[in-house]
Amino acid sequence: MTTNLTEPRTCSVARTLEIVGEKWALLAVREVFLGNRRFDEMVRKTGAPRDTMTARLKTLVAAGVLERQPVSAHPPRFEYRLTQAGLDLYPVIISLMQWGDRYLTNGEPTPMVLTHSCGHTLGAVTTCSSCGDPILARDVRPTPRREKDNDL
Amino acid sequence: MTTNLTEPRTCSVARTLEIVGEKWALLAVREVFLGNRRFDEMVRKTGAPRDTMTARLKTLVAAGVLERQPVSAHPPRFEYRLTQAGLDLYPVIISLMQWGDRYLTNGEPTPMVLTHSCGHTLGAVTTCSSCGDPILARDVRPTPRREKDNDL
DNA sequence: ACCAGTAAGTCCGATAACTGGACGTACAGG
DNA sequence: CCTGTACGTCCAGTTATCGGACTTACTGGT
Repeated sequence: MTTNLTEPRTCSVARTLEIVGEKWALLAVREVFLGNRRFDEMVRKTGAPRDTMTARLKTLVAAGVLERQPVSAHPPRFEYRLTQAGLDLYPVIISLMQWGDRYLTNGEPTPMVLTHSCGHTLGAVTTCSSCGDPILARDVRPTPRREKDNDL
Repeated sequence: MTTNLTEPRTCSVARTLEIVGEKWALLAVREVFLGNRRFDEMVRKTGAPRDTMTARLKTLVAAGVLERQPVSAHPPRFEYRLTQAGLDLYPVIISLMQWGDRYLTNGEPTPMVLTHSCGHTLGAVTTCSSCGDPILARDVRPTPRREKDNDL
């Protein structure tokens, strides 16, 4: 019973996907990054069913990715804003977008251009925080850690 | 009819998620990155229903993310391998993992440690390919592009 | 030859999730 | 009073996912 690297693997990718992996969740987050913080806008820009959008926003708020704030009391109006955790999802959005730009544009121009404050069109490179080099899968060695099984 | 920035927004994030956004898809890819290239292994390590795994692998192969290769003809056995497009999903996996490590570990150690070839534990930073600075959402200005609508 | 085991799926009935649209409520503006 | 907008909820129909049993094709032992 010592080879207990649990069988459905415990993994941060899986945990993250439990929150942002449901349909429409990341598109809602994308819209907030693009400045569309209101329910109806998100519905329109993503194409998600209102019902589903409601459910996703609830999950995202509960998970601490978004905050729901009233912006007007008297026509009761709300905004969804990114928390720090939400802002930290930017690399996820960017890398998904980058991949789509690379492999799914079918020769046509990319649907959206991002301009970085340095003045150039944004290209994202995921780098190692220690050495600064771009991260390639073959340069990374994974070591699963034992579950804290109650072995005193 | 000129304000045609299409209503369900055309977007590379959405396009990418159509391929890798279904349940279990990215976990299957994760397993291949971890070296588990066989059907049964992926089922065991992810916990996905066999049925669903079959469907996901078909989609991923059709999309050019994975390749299904026979590794033995006579007990008929197969391996799923990453194509270049698949390898380029590494930043997506890494950034999802990093977020989970940061926000979903509940004080406990991270379930997996990645060691970079530089000798240090991997921390990923998404940087601008032009200036090298870490990318923050507030430093990026998005410009949607007009659909190629058949004007003129 | 027979039995057990493994790999890679397929098949199935039950449950859960998503879908599109109608509807409700609360207000503003004319 | 009537229209319009924002933010949802509700519902019935469709689709997806679930877990487990089953199939096919072998290998290796006894």
